[in-house]
Amino acid sequence: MPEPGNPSHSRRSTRSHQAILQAALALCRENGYASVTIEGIAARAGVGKQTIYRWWPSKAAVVFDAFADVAPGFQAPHTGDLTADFRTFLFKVVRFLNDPDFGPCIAALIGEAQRDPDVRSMFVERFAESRLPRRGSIMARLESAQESGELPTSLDLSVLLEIVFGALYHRLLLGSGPLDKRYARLVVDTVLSGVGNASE
Amino acid sequence: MPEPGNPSHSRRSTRSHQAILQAALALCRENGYASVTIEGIAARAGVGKQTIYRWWPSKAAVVFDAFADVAPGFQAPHTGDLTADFRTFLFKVVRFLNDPDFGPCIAALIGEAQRDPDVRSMFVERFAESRLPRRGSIMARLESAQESGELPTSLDLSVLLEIVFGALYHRLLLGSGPLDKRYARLVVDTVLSGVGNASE
Amino acid sequence: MPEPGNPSHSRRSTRSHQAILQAALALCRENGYASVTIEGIAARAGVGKQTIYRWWPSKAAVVFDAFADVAPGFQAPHTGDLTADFRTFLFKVVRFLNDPDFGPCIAALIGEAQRDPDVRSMFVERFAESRLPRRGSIMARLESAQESGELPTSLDLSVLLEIVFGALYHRLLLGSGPLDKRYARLVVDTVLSGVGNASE
Amino acid sequence: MPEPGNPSHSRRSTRSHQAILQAALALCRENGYASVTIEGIAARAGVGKQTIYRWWPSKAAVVFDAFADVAPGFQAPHTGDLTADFRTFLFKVVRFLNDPDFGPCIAALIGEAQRDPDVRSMFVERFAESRLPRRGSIMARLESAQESGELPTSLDLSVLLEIVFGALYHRLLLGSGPLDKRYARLVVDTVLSGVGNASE
DNA sequence: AGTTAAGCGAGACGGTACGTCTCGTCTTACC
DNA sequence: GGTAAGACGAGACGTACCGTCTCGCTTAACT
Repeated sequence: MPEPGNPSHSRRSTRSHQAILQAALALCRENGYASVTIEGIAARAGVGKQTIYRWWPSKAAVVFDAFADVAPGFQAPHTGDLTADFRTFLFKVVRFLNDPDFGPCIAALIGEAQRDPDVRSMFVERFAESRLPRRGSIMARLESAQESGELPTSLDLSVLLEIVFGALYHRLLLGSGPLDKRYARLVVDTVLSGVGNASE
Repeated sequence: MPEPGNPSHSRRSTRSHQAILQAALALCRENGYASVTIEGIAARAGVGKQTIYRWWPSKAAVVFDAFADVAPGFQAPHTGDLTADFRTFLFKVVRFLNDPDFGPCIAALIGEAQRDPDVRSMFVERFAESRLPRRGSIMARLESAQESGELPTSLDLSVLLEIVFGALYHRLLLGSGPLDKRYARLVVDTVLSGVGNASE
Repeated sequence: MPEPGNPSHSRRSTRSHQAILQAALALCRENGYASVTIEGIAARAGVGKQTIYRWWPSKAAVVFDAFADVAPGFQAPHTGDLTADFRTFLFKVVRFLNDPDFGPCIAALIGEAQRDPDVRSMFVERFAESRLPRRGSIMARLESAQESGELPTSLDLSVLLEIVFGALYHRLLLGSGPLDKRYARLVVDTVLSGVGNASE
Repeated sequence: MPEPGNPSHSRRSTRSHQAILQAALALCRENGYASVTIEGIAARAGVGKQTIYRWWPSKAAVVFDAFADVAPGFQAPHTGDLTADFRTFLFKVVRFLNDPDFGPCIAALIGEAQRDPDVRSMFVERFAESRLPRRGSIMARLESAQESGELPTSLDLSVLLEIVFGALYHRLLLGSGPLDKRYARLVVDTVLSGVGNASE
């Protein structure tokens, strides 16, 4: 959407663009995503509604952009101990998801993705993709593990991440239990070592 | 909410009650949860809006009730082979989540749960709880596995199910890949045996 | 529109109805018809917009109703002197059209009638019709004049009134000169006696 | 507004000027004045909106200019019979007002004049003034009638024309009856000879 | 069997936000 | 420097639903 350098967007007002993203983010944090409205964003940003509709297809797209601007990526360490490195990475993710500025917003966007297919693909393509910087660092660590023989080369690493993040999202979305370090450790250990003992 | 036998509800009209649930279900399946409205349900059911508001706190509660009426539970087999039994169970779940009459509706309810805390707790308590019939059968199979030594007794089975269902929900909610038997098998195998080989 | 006794309107809220008409009238007088908006009326009346759209087809219809509620009718005297009686009647009309609470509003409604055919027919049927009370009194006087021989029975009295009121409207709408007693007298005299002298 | 020869306008693009007037006229005739917009004119004329705003104060001014360019004036004959000459003149006016290319447009401009005082004065000064060419010919005929004694010299001819045109406008604006030759004849005869017979 | 109070259908009500439209101004790039 | 193009702030439009409320009507339970 906002593609810097794209000449077809050269007339776009930077001031309005930034004001809209900041307003969206602020409103989302203050009262929760559900209470964010296009009218509210426009009013807060001192901008006409049309200016928002001109550049974004939906409320979710605005919030997502605002959010993508500020959401950090995480570095996965490489100490040589895959399990430890994975745990360290997941602790960061869990801390992020527990941050009241981010967790509820992510949950809400996944919720919105159920109403609007565009949001769904936006979320996957720009946030949850293993190729993207966000998951890129842990992916690199896992690929390195495949090279070093810590993980089988036949393994689909994307699936591995889906299982791990799916477990975190289960608690984020449903509140079925605390989303803490202990849980993160359990998830990593389960995925890497398995829970069965008979068949090993 | 609708508690048969509760004398305070004795005057409740069965006809309206049923008509509302059926209308809600039908509308949800025809145009998707997002386009369901209380007004629409009332019109379709030939019922006053107040009658809905009298007995349900929200749109989601109506749809959830309608949905709970018809959603099947699944039996987990007990052949002695835990991995095989778990796979069999998960195949059924995957088939259910792929059913256009159920999958999108569940996804939408999880989405709605992000807007309405009541829906979130309703979903957990009446659908995703491991004590409930829905997950009860696989829980029983897992407990039996603990008794037989196939699984360590220290294991928190609820967490195990959260990881497994979280993996399925990741694809259900985000469409990050096909929600098929192959994926289900990968999830079961990963959770039971783990993917690491160096540290074992 | 508001037809007292009509059972199909029995649910209509009298309070809202009155509040809307009063708000419309007040706004029209304060800032002129052009600046009246449905939103403004709704806000001023403490009423939902839908309540206005439910009962009136357009802004003009609301203002017209509000206006019709308060616009007075005029009695034409019957002294036996037709010219004098006609003049007296027209003096009242001129005073009415000069009233800042009425004249500009009538002019605006005639203006609106050029944009909306419904307003045009509403204006004619409910305001300018010779059968209506508003023009009824002078019509009765003219008919009496026909019976007494003061006016030829072949005369189309409606046309007569169109000429007279057309002359007044010319000044009301275009401001082509003062809309005063002197002008009213000239109009009456011209219509009754004519301006030519050669052919008489 | 567009004053040829005015040096301050020397940079004005003739091509744009003409295109704007033609576009305004065409749009007005195609869909009616109410649906004409500055944006529409600009798009149709292949012109920037600013170019219109630079040279005209309002939509009405553009349309009026476009309209004044093409509206014909009428010659009043001079046969010696005032009544006949007046009738002939008015027949032409009535035919003009019934022309779908002109009548509705004039009605709309009078309507617009009720919203915008500038339009009102523009209409009077450039269209309905008795000194202007438009009414000049009949004025000359009436003045000649005063000289020949057909009309009293004390008569205010402007008022006479206001009565006559007011009668026509009454039907044009309100549709209170057919705007035809019969009506025109009645108006002329009434104004010249009067309708009363007793008091004469 | 008649009374009475609830649940019921219907839908008007005060609101909020929607997404669209048009306004008149402002900005940019071209010629 | 005037122009075509069109983004911008503003704000009304008419619609859709919300959740509340008041109507009479129906109906079951309790005199």
